[in-house]
Amino acid sequence: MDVSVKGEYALRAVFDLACRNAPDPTKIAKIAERQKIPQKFLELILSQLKQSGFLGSKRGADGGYFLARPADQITVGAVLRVIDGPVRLSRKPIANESADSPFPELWTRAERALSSVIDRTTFADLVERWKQKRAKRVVNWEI
Amino acid sequence: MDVSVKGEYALRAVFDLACRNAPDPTKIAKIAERQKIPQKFLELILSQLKQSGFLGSKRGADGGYFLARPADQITVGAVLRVIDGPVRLSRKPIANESADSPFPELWTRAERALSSVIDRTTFADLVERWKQKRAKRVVNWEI
DNA sequence: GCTTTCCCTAGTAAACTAGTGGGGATTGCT
DNA sequence: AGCAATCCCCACTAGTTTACTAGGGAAAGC
Repeated sequence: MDVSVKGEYALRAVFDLACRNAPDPTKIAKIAERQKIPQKFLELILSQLKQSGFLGSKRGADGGYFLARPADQITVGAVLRVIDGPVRLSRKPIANESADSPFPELWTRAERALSSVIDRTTFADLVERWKQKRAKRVVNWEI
Repeated sequence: MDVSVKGEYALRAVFDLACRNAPDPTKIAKIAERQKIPQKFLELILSQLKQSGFLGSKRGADGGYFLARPADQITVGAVLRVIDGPVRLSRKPIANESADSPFPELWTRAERALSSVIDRTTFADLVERWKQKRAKRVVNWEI
């Protein structure tokens, strides 16, 4: 029922890139270190995120990964889906299943509810909220 | 990400019992047959649902399972949670994890959204909706 | 041409899922 | 009391998935 570790790593990685929205690439090693993700595993994930069009990359020395489009155009839901598969409660119905059951409707309602959160939250939102939280903490510190 | 097969079986089983809300017990074999669930597996599930207080049972010939409380006091969410564990997106944070991240808040929002569907839908609701759907179909048939 | 990076395929230990199997304990019926 | 039907309780397992790791190959920049 939880998102996979892989999914969480993917989100953390994209968030890391969204924070420093520099156009210049960030190395895998740096992201791995900051986010405490096994580097080789992260390579796999970033590559997948690139195939899916979220990230771009550059090789050679001074290479790395970067967001392929602005952070406000990447949603949490979209990232989660390409890494973990469909985000939902219902399972894929097996072929020839007579669906005369009250559950499909329930599942779509649950799915819509979930979607209203994860498909409407972009990484720009996350960065902004996180910065505000940080700011508040600093203020409290100073008092 | 999906509910497990076991979870789905559990829901179907409770729904089956909720439909005929008779006080007299229904045999495992009957439920298994109607819902197309492997009988031995279903035994496991029903036993678990009994431990959790949703069902009661009676043994011997003419034994079987029955709802331990009215269908309008059993929610889909509650059943799912005892069978599949917590219904959520976030995973259990590993010890000593600095949670300075924007995700926990997102997870609780997603969880709330999910909960607003599955914890507010009782099996009485499901039965009622299903009956209405049935009724509609019959009307359309007759036209 | 040499290093630094990304890129790609493959393998793998551990955990989990979806069951199965065998027998024991209760109850109701005759 | 005897018997059959039912729930109850353990243990076992094939197959899949998860969370990695290994080992190299290809391109970019100096």
